Amino acid sequence: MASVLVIEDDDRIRLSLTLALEDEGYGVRAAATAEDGLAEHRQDPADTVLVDLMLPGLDGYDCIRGLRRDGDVPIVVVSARSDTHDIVAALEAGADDYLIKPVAIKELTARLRALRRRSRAALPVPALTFGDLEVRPLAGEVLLRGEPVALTRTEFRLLCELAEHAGQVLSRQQLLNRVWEYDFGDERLVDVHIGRLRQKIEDEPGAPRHVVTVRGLGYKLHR
Amino acid sequence: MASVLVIEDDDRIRLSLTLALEDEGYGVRAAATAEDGLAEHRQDPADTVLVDLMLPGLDGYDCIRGLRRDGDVPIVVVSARSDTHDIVAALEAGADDYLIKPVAIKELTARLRALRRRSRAALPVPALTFGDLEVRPLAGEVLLRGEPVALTRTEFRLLCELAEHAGQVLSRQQLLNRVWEYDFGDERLVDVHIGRLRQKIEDEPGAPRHVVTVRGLGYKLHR
DNA sequence: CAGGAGTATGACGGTTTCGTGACAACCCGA
DNA sequence: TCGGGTTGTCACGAAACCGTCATACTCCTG
Repeated sequence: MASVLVIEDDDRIRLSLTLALEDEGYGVRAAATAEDGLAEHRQDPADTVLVDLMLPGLDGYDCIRGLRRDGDVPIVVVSARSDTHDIVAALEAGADDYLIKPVAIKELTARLRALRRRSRAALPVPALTFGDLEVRPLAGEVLLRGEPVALTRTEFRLLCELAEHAGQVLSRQQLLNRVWEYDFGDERLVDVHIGRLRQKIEDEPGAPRHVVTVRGLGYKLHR
Repeated sequence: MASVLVIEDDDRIRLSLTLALEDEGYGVRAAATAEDGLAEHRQDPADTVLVDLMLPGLDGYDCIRGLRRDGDVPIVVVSARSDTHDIVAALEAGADDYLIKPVAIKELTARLRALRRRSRAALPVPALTFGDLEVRPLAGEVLLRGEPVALTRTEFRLLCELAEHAGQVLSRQQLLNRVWEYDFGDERLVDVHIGRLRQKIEDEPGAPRHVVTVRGLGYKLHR
C-alpha cells in the first residue's frame, strides 16, 4: 500500500483529502505546517507528498526545497493559486505536479498513480532502522550491523509488524491478528516466536535491547 | 538539447506550439496524426512527446498506448477537454501529465522540465548489471562475464522482472501476474523456471548468487 | 518468603516449502 | 510431416519450519 503525506494548514481540506485518499486505499499521514511535515517525512519517509503552497511559517516553496534536499520523493502541489507564475515557481522549486483547488479526487489519484509509475524505478528500497538493526520489508531482509540475518517468514512478519509500530506496545492478540491472521488462538505462540526472533537479532537474548517485553501488555520494538 | 515531438491536428496550434517551444530552446518535430506521430517516434524517438486528445483516425488515447507499447518516453497531453474523466483516462492510458488548452508556454516548459528531471532519474534502463551478470531488457540479451547467455523467452522475461525490482522480493504470485499474466495458477511453475534460469546463469545452481530464494516469501535478484 | 501470574525456552512430531527429474503437449521452422 | 526446442504439470525427497507442550524462570504482591 502506498503512503501519502499531506501537508496542508486548513483543517477542513486536510481532513477531506485524508479521508478521500484513505478511501482510495492509500495510507495517509497529515501535517499542518511545513516544519511538522518535513520532520514527519524525515522520520518516516512517505511514498508521495502532497503540499499546499500557502502555509504559515515556512511556505510551500520552502517545504518543497526542504523535501528535495533530503531525497527525491515525488511531490504534488495542491493550491488555490492558479497563476502561471506560481505553477512555474513550484515546479522549478522541485515539485513534480501541480493541481488547482478544488481538486477532483479521481484526478488526484490518477496523477499520483502516473507519478508513481514514473518514479518507481528510482526509489531505493525503503528501510526502517533501529540502532544497529535494519528492517527492509520489501527486500524481505533484515540486517544486524550490516550483516543479513536469516529469519523465517513468521519471524520476519513479526518483526515487520513490530517495526511498523516501533515504540508502541502490541498485545499478543494484536500480533496474532496481524501476523497470523488468527482471530483467536494460543497467545503462547507469540512468546515462542518472539523467543526465536531474539535468538537471532539480540546479542544477549536474555537481556533484549530491541524486542522488549512489556509485562502484562505485550511486546514492542525499541526505537 | 532536448527534443519534443508534437502530435496535434490543428495547424494553427501545432505551429504556435512548435514556435514557442523552439523559442525556449527545444528541438521540435511535429505530426498531424497519431499514425504519423507514432511512425516518426519509432524511427527517431523524441525525448518527450506532446499529444492532443482529439485526433482524426487513431485518437489520442490510442496514440498514448502506442507510444507506451514502444517504450517509456515521457508523454504530456495537451487538450481542450477539461473533464476529470478525460484527464483520468489519459493518465491511465499512460500519459504523465495533462494540460488544458489554452496552455501558458511557461507552464508547459516548466512541466516538461519537471517531467524530464523525474524521468531521467528513472530512465537508465538500457542495461542493468549485477556483478558479472548484465541484463539488457531493450536489446533482449543477457551477458554473463561478457558472454551472451541463451535464454528462452520465459526465462528472459522472468529475469527482467526480477532485474527491474532488484533487491526486492517478488512473490510467486506477483511473478505469475507479471511474467505469465496469470491471475491464478500453480505457483510451482515459477519454481521450475527459476530452476531452469539458474542452470544457465549461475555458476553453482545449487548455491545461487544472483537469483536468491527467500523462503516463504518468493525470489529476488541480489544486487 | 511463599505463591501465583506472567514469561522464557528446549524438545518433538507433523506439516509446509522448495528443488529437481521425468514427461506429455505444444510451437514452429525445415 | 518431422524434429528440436520450449512449456506446463506432476510427483517425490530433503530440508526447513511451525505449533504444542512441559518445564523453568522472573516478577509482583501480600
